[in-house]
Amino acid sequence: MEPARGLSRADDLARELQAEIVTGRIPLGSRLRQEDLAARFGVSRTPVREALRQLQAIGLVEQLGHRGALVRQFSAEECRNVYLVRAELEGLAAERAAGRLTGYDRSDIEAAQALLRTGYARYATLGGDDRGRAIICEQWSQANELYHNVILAAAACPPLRDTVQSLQNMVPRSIAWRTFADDPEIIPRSADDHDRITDALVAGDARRARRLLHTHVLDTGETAARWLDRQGG
Amino acid sequence: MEPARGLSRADDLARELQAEIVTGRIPLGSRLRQEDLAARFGVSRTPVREALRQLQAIGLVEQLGHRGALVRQFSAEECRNVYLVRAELEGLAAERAAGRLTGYDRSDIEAAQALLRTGYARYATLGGDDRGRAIICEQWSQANELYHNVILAAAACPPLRDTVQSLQNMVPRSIAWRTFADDPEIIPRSADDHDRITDALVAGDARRARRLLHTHVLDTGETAARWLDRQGG
DNA sequence: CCTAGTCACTTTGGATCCAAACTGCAACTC
DNA sequence: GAGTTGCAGTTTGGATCCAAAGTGACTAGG
Repeated sequence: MEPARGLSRADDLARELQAEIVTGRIPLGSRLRQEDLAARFGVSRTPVREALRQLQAIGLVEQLGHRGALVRQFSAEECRNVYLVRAELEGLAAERAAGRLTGYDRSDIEAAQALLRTGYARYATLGGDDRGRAIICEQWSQANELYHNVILAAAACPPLRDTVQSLQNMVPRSIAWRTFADDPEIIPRSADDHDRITDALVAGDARRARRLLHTHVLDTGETAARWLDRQGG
Repeated sequence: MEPARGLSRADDLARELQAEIVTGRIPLGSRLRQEDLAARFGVSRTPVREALRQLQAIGLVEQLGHRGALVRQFSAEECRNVYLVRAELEGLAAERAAGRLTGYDRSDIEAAQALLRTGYARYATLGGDDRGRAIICEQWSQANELYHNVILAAAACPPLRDTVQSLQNMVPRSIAWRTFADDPEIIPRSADDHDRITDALVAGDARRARRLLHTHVLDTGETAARWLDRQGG
């Protein structure tokens, strides 16, 4: 564990913890004891506390006075609401991106698109191997995220990108990709969506790109929310 | 300085500092030395550090390793971008609010609206008293914020509200209300906007409410951005 | 048998201490 | 004269220490 470039230990810990929460390695609702984390990362409690403060500030953990910190839970309703906001913002991003696509952006989008397609192909040729399916789903989920982020970058509006990314971090990735694993139908549907969105983007049809990405994100959110409903009920 | 209800000193400090930055009491670009802040608030450096970490996490200050923290600067371009995102989200909020207005919400909106109107009236009867004008502007700005927040609350979507509020906090209030003081024309214009928006909301015309609030926020942002341009140039 | 009070234990919050990193200046070398 | 190296001063980062708050169990009393 090097001291990292330029940043402090607390920043590293915050990133690390955020990643572990968001990927599901640390489950929602867990208690986070400072002492344990300090021991796990081989540091004293001070940087751990500062990291927890950061996570608290972005709403990922809840600090109970003198009683430890909890990883915040995530309900189906909250999921719907988060995706509602994301849909709106990503729609805006698509609109802006369509209007200002550089050649560089275009190749980025197409590369991400290609990644999704090969992921889909690999998925389609897969049998009943659950373990392999889960891995593919996770990879596909990452490619999916990359695709969305490329569009956000092309929109050339840092606050837009940052806002969406903080919303992305509200939804544990584990939920997103478990959703895929649970309901394989959405992978081909999603692939089609992406095809159409890419078309609209490269064609420069801002209005259509916006509408398509909006409903696509909304659909994704609804699927995730239904999965959460089933889990909870 | 009591220990505050339930929360820790660090949380209090974070709120306090955020308020001072956002109201302009601590100017943008200031250096924040932990020792000074600790002395000012009568605590040790530990809670100050944790508070700074929180502000860093939400992007309000920039931590330079071993060289102190800076209150982040704010450019005209960034201002435009933030308001672009806000416009989109507040438009969505208006759309949702129009569709689900309870009687309670309605009276809230009308109360906020009344506050704005009296603020405007007081402003209109004012002479060349700069000091008084500044105070009125600040109050008017607060009423304005209240009005927007009431709509956000009526939209019944916590992530939407939280996201917009974090965007609101990106723009120092001092900029917003100095803008008003600088260009008095926008106060009556803004009052008209609010009238029309309120009309659309209580009439339940979601589409119109959305469009009106969207352009209203965009206008406000553009005015603020132009003020920043003049300051910078 | 149930309830209230107390006491030990756990865990965080705040203060203090020490080490490391960055700054600026001054002196020295080429 | 310009550039570099070293040193003192300042400020943050991390560790440790102590106090306070919350928890849970055990006991005594009704």
